[in-house]
Amino acid sequence: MGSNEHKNKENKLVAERRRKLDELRAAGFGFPNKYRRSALAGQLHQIYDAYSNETLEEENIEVRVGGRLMTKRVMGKASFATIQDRSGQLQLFLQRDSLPEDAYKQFKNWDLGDIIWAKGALFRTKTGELSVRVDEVQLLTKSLQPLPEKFHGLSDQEARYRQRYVDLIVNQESRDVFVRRSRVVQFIRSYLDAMDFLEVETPMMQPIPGGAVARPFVTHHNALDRELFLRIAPELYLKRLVVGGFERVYEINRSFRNEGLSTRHNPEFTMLEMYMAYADHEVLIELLENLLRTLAESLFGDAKVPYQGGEYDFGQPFERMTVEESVVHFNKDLDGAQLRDRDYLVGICGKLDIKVADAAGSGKLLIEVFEKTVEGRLDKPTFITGYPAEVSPLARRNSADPWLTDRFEFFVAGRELANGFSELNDAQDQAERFQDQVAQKKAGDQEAMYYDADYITALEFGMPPTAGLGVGIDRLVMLLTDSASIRDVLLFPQMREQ
RNA sequence: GGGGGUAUAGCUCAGCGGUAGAGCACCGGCCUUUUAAGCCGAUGGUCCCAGGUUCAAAUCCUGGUGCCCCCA
Repeated sequence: MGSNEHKNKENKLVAERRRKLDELRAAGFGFPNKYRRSALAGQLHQIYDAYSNETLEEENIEVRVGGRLMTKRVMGKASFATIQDRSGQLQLFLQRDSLPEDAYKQFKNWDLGDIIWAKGALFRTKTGELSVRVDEVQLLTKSLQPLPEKFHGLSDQEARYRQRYVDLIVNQESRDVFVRRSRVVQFIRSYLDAMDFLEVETPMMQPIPGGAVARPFVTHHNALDRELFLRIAPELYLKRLVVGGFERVYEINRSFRNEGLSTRHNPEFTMLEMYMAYADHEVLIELLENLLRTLAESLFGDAKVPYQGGEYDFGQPFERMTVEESVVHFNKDLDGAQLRDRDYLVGICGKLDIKVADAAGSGKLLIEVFEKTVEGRLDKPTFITGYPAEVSPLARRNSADPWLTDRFEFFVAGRELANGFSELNDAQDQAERFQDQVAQKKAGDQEAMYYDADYITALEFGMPPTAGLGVGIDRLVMLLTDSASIRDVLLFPQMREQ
């Protein structure tokens, strides 16, 4: 924060802690790093919470623990303190007469937030709490900044995002979210690894941004003296790898889109993208449904996901509808037979207050109507299929109905979580679709795709029939952690300059 | 982009025209099984920023900024 200097100058709490550190230094304190731990708080509770005090006293279990000093209750010549390590919290009991000369006096001078180390035997207090009867104690790191209040923690949203380290220190719920996020990603990795998928990393800095319809961030490489784009998707590189013979690949990593900030959008976000040769979109629909079901089971047991007051049952077979079916379903007055008629759709868009671009064909308009009237109402886990080719420039056309592609999206709680399709592996068709996109771009659509000649060359070498799937990991984690905002599942969400 | 909410001590918040408050934290004192420990005492503020109204503005008005929520 730019105001740190100003604040520190005025903040007597920080000044007081600096004064204490100066005194410690003068007495030889040097941020010692030789103290080791023999146990973690959580482990000790797990093992010894079942032990009676008598058993604990008999066995005389000596532990060395370390962590951040979170509470301190000084009662004259004896004190209780709580330390927090990565696994949880543990109470320490310190008595003046059981500690080396002056150690107790020093302890009384330490502050909440200091990192300390202690050694002693486990016992249980009168009220039954597992504790360490400390016989040796050491300050490891002096904390200069005061922690938020112990009872309410840090509840100011802005501070929680801007100073996530403080949020993580004091808010268990926040730690839980990010632990769960890690578990979700771990689950997905092991699921795909077990199916012989290969995890790969492809360029984030791309000469031609592709694989999605979005505005990219632009940067400049000095030595090459050329413009580069932060990727909006890894798609085209992953499919190059399928051409290369890696028949099952996936990547879980960041993409970047130059869009606004909202509770559902962060400029950098994490996607899973996977490609599976000798498969089609139906295979991936099945794979995704099973993946999400087993993931939900692993987290909730019964696969019922609680979210924002509702409950989403991932145990039941997911709903399925085509785009056209869903538009009619949620707009009973519309004529399903005319949903590919541009003039008809222009009329509908007028009523719905949707702007119609000159270059937009019926497929584009149909999707606009879908997004406006259907998406938000797809509450239960639902696959939507039958997306128009016009809005799916990388997807394979449906053999029986070439106006459509073999594409699906997955929705739950009114939000799109995943997008997949049978990949277009006809190099000539792909070249034409790129040309259409370039025409759209020229017509003013800044989000339209570029022509990627090398990708076409790759396809010309021949890509096996392949299906691909992208899953928004942040949104998935939002759902699985009951988080209302994407910022709650990003450790360091993008914020405006203060 | 539009609308609503919010911004006061390090933290959590009250105050809503008339001398800036509480709890926690911090500082001093007491206290050898506490756990939001307790008791006594003290310190701590650019009331987000800039204008305006008024004898008087944290409070009312206008504009701006950050954050939160809703809508496009």
